[in-house]
Amino acid sequence: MQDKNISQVVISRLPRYFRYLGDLKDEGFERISSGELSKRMNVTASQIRQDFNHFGGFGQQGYGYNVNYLYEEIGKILGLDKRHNLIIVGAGNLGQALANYMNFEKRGFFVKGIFDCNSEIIGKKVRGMTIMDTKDLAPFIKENNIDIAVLTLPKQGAVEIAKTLVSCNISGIWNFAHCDLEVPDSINVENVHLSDSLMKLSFKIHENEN
Amino acid sequence: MQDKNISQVVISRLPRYFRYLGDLKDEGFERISSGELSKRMNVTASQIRQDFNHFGGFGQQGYGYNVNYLYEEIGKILGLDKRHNLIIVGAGNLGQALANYMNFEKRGFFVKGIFDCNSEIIGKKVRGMTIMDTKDLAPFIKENNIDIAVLTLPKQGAVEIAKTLVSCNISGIWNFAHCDLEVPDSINVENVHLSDSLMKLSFKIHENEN
DNA sequence: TAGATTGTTAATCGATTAACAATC
DNA sequence: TAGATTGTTAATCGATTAACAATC
Repeated sequence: MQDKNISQVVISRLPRYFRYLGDLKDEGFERISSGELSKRMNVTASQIRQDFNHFGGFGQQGYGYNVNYLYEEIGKILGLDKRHNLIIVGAGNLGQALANYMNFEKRGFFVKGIFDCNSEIIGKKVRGMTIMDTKDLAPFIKENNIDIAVLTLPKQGAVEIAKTLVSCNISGIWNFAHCDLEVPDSINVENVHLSDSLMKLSFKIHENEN
Repeated sequence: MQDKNISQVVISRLPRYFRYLGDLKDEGFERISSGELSKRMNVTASQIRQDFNHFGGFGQQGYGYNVNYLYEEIGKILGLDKRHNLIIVGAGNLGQALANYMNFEKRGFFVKGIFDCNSEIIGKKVRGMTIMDTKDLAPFIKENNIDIAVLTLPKQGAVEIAKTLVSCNISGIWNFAHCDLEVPDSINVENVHLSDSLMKLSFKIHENEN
């Protein structure tokens, strides 16, 4: 189904397509042309067709794309037909918020455990789960088929924990720590640098000031 | 100091430079060459020099860049020398986490208020602030010189609130809602689509599977 | 069949990298 | 001065857009 080596920039557009197709589905659309979709999404129809064609032909000449089919296929490309078991490492404000934010389950992402290294909060409960000690991370990952670790802790801790995760051969790291992690190529890292994002906003605000 | 129309891709790299320069500063470096920095950051030295030169010459031939000076200058470019007053709209898990996450203050971002439309939580306290009714948003923005609104609410609500914010002529919107906002060009939007990010990670995990 | 719209190739545009003259 | 390294121009690479033949 999938071409080898899809460029990063194409990948980063897929979730947005998925989101718009979900909306179209909810609104009762059965088919959509690249032209109509391009108007909705503010991108060129050319780009839409090019992007979709990286993964094979989803459309039909003279008709366009079937909304349901396209939605399903992009979901599969994104791996949303698979189940993922997550753990959250770092039970601070953000970690707890993500643990409680359970729209992820709808897409197949299940939080199986939450960890912290602070003995004052270890043992407390978050969303029915007892906060565990990060010392016990490695066996938990193996026993519970964890494939994604969410890092919501300070950067010093994150670098440490990343080493453990590498040794556990975790599939993916969703990194909210304010640092870049050095891991082997076989381990996938997706960074969410909130402070970087806020700085970008600040830049834009002041860009046209002087 | 600033060229007109810096490309998005350059802007998005600035916070990362800022982060690395902060680290270098903390480690006691006084100067750094584009070559050394390129090794640390895993980008080409050419790119570093090109990027910095969009904003004028920060370096000196034969010497390199002064770490402190460069750090300060990039901070100014990012608007971090200015004070920003924020409000958080949506006092759910994520909103409360961001309200409590006060590393932002260090960079000049001050949370001045938190709002929600749910009458059950209006009046409760988060980090010493009483949760206010979103109905009272507009006057609060004007009276408190709010320039950034953080949207941490469901998409239906976000679209509504965005209209209000536009009418208040807010400078920036930091949007965590799972939708794109349609606002005039004069209003800067920075999106943080967490579910998009998680989907990208999922894609990478399954990319080389079959 | 005629009209619509895709899939795909070719042209354009922009971003990255390489190279080197300027200069500290 | 000689060495190092920037600032900047030129070459390359990749991504976007335009165009159109294929086809439903």
